Amino acid sequence: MPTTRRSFRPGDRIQVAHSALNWLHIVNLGSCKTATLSADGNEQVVGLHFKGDWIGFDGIATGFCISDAYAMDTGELWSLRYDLLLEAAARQPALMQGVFAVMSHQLTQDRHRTRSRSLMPADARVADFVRSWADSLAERNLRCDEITLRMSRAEIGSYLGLTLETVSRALTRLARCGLIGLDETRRRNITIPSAKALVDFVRQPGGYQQASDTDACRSVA
Amino acid sequence: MPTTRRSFRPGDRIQVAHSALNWLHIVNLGSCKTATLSADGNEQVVGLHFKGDWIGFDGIATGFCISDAYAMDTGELWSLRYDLLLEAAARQPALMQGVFAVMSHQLTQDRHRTRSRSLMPADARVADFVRSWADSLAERNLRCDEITLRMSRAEIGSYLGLTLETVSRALTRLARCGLIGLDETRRRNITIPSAKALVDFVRQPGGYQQASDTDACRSVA
DNA sequence: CGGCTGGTTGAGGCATCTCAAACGCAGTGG
DNA sequence: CCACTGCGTTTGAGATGCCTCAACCAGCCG
Repeated sequence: MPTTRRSFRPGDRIQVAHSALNWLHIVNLGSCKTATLSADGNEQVVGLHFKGDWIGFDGIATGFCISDAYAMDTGELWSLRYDLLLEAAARQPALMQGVFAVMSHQLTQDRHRTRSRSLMPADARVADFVRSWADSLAERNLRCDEITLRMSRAEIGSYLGLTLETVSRALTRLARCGLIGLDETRRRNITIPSAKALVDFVRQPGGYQQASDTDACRSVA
Repeated sequence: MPTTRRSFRPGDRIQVAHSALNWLHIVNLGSCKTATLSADGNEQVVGLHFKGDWIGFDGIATGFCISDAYAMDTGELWSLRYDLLLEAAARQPALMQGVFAVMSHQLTQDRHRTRSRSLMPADARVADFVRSWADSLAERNLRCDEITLRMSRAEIGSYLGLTLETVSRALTRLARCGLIGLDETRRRNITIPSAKALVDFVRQPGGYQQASDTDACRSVA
């Protein structure tokens, strides 16, 4: 498969919404986000993409890209022409199956995220977000006890369906409980003392009933 | 493509979660839901499927079905063996592209639903749900000004990320405004006097700020 | 220095959740 | 025929978690 490789830097636009879908992209290093603009001009983050993730599937149905994609990080991108991918997949069943599998994986991931949103309170959602970010790195054999979120609080909020203030408060609460460490000055740098503790916190007894602001620590102590 | 056709009745289980993915299904008549069981035993509705929709994509990645699928209605199902579909798709590029397109469509649909959830208040979410149900029928050239939801309030709530009480209240409010008609006794039968009015209500100025309980009518009057 | 962006924190309001009660309808068994 | 039960729905009252609005702080850059 002929693929063009290029490196990208934070803020680079990988894909432009409403343009014709000619390319699919695979993140080979770094991280990207996909976002759409709502009617009132606000951007909503709809997906995060790490090494191995594909970008562009959402445009296949209509032939036009649905979302904008931006680099959040320096990294490298592999791009394939969609028409050539179709040809190649027709010749190589294994490739075709692979694409099916990747699309299916995205579908289930999205769905899982949706589900957590409905039934987890804000703190747990944010905790789960941090956990999933770390997991994404761990799956790819990268360091995951010290991560730096490459998104603003507002972007995280948009991704999780929360306001930026709520995200900020949730992070400080988690930090107060020792579930995460927050760098004093570089507030996007997060340390994770115990991944297990985070997981336990996310699926805390009762699902929806959540420890209150002050109680949040008790469940860990 | 060899397909087996069978008819189903309300409550029939089409697909069993955690079983191996051998079949993909296409709804040819009627409607189905897919649902997962959360840790505490509650079921969450993750998808609705009408004529032409596929069921089973979420299991491709792992080889195991993620969700249970149930018939909500009497109808007809076409089922394909996944391995045979792969073979056929390898021979017929058009089929392969078709499957890509359908999966992509599901992905964008799911995403759109997720987005509405984050930024629409409960009433608008329910209104949009009714609208989308009617649209699903209209797209398929079925009667859509009189629909009967084949779900309980609890199921709708689970699908929309709301409690059943909130769904109930939202429906009565919409009915009070004349945006929908609610049958006196068969409470799942809904009439839609004006589809346009519903759409207008859904994307009401301001996005998140929503007319209050009593004001909800004013925006229509 | 002064604006600007991103983050934190506080106070208050409100939409939604929680808990609870009551109703209609359908099915069942006496 | 009539309790009686169970389920789905409606409605109310109260609690609360998140949003809104606003102020303030820390870096960063011209």
